[in-house]
Amino acid sequence: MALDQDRAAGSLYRKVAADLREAITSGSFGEAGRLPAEGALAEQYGVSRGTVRQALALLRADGLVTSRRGTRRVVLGSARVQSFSELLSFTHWARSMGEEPGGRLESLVRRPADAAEREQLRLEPGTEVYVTLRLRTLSGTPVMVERTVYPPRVGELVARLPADVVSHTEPLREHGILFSDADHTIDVVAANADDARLLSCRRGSPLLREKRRTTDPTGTPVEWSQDRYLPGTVAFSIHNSLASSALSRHARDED
Amino acid sequence: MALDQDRAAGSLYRKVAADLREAITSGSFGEAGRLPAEGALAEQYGVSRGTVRQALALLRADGLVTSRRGTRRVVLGSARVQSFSELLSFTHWARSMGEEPGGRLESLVRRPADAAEREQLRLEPGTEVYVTLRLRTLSGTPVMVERTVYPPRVGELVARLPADVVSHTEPLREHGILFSDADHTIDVVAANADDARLLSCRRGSPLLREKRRTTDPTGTPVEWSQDRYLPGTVAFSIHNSLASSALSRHARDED
DNA sequence: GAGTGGTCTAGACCACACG
DNA sequence: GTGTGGTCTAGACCACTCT
Repeated sequence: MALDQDRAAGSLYRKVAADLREAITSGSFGEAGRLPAEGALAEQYGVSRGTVRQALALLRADGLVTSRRGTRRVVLGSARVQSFSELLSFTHWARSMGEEPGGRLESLVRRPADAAEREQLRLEPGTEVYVTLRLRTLSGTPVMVERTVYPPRVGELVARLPADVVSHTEPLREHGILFSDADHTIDVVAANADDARLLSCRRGSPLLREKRRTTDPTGTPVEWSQDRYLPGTVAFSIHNSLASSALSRHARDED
Repeated sequence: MALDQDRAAGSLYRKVAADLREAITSGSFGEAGRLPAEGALAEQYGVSRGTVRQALALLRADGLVTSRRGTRRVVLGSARVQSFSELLSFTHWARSMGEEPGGRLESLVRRPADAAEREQLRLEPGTEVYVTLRLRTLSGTPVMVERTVYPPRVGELVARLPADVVSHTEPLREHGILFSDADHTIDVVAANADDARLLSCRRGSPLLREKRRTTDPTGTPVEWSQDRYLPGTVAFSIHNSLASSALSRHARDED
């Protein structure tokens, strides 16, 4: 939960943000009410105005409050933003919903990266990658097929994991592989033979696809994944604003 | 384009951000190179370190650079982030791709809002809404069906527009309706009879759906829209990171 | 005109990465 | 140890909203 994340961190502005987030979510300022002025909050928390502004910037980015010159901030709604790790880890996500995550490794191969993979993972020609195909289940029901391509450094670790291990991000973290940034692309794709077999759907039937490239804190790509969900099982939500927009709509890429 | 947006704004940090964005995109720091230190940039631009940090925060949110304590920022890639208005206006978006946007108003009705609409648009029971159904085309080819629900204040303006007007956001802006924040939800849905007829696809065939609720700078909802795209015509991209994540994945809502 | 958030400055100290 | 970004402070002025 985003609140815990804030509290866990040591910085003052995160604590202020966590507190305000809780106050907003619990309705302390009303449905579409106004927040106290920055100065008032600064005094209340015993911090400088700059620190309050840092806290408020977090809430702004989450879509919890508006902000414009001349008037107090207005409550937009109760945010339902997930932590970054919930977003990257199927296991973590499933558990946060109270579902039991499951999975099965269908295949793991090691082979030279093709052109697209080299570009995504920024690899030299001839570099070998590890490619996994996994079926993901929620409480026993198949919901998603995941194809992930790992660069050698990460793939070697993944290859050593037991085939029945549920979470992959957790063991990777323990081995020093950190996730920091991700680019996601969402579209619709037709099920191929493997998808159809694993998800028990017809070949050619539509799946919601999420392509994701994740990098570590140094900017080095650590995985490139294609997740294909059965329709009706999942949706993606994004908040954006004039002030900050990390979302874009574009003509669909090939592949 | 994001760069123009930055330059147009008067603030110093936006100008710095625009300049850095251009430098990064043109490869001045290399493919995965390092940026100068904040202090060096501050001196170079003749501004304080705080201002440089505001500029860099913009690039960070766009996924252009990493940032972590202890090391210089690293170039992640060339951003392809759209301006907020490109994201909300089909017309603006189409033109930015060099395509000719078209559209046809299929129907416009005025009726009492149902429960879901009242909640989305935060309306009192019994309030009337304006509901439009539009077919959207790119260079003559149908790509999307758009169902939009407007609250009275906005709907009255929309109802007065000529049926053949291409852009709706532009005339609305001229009448003082401003867009500031939006929540998007993306999933897959089966085409109903209207969708099938307008998009020339089979009933039940899959469409990429974007549900969107937009609010003005005061936090008042101004539209609630459901856009349904033919598969293969469009994709959505999002960047996020440990530092800021406005994206979430969740079990699909009903409806 | 009073109050508010947006921008900018100058300086301080700290936590962390890296050689 | 040195350099870097992260956090925090105190103060200033401006642009804007609202009454």
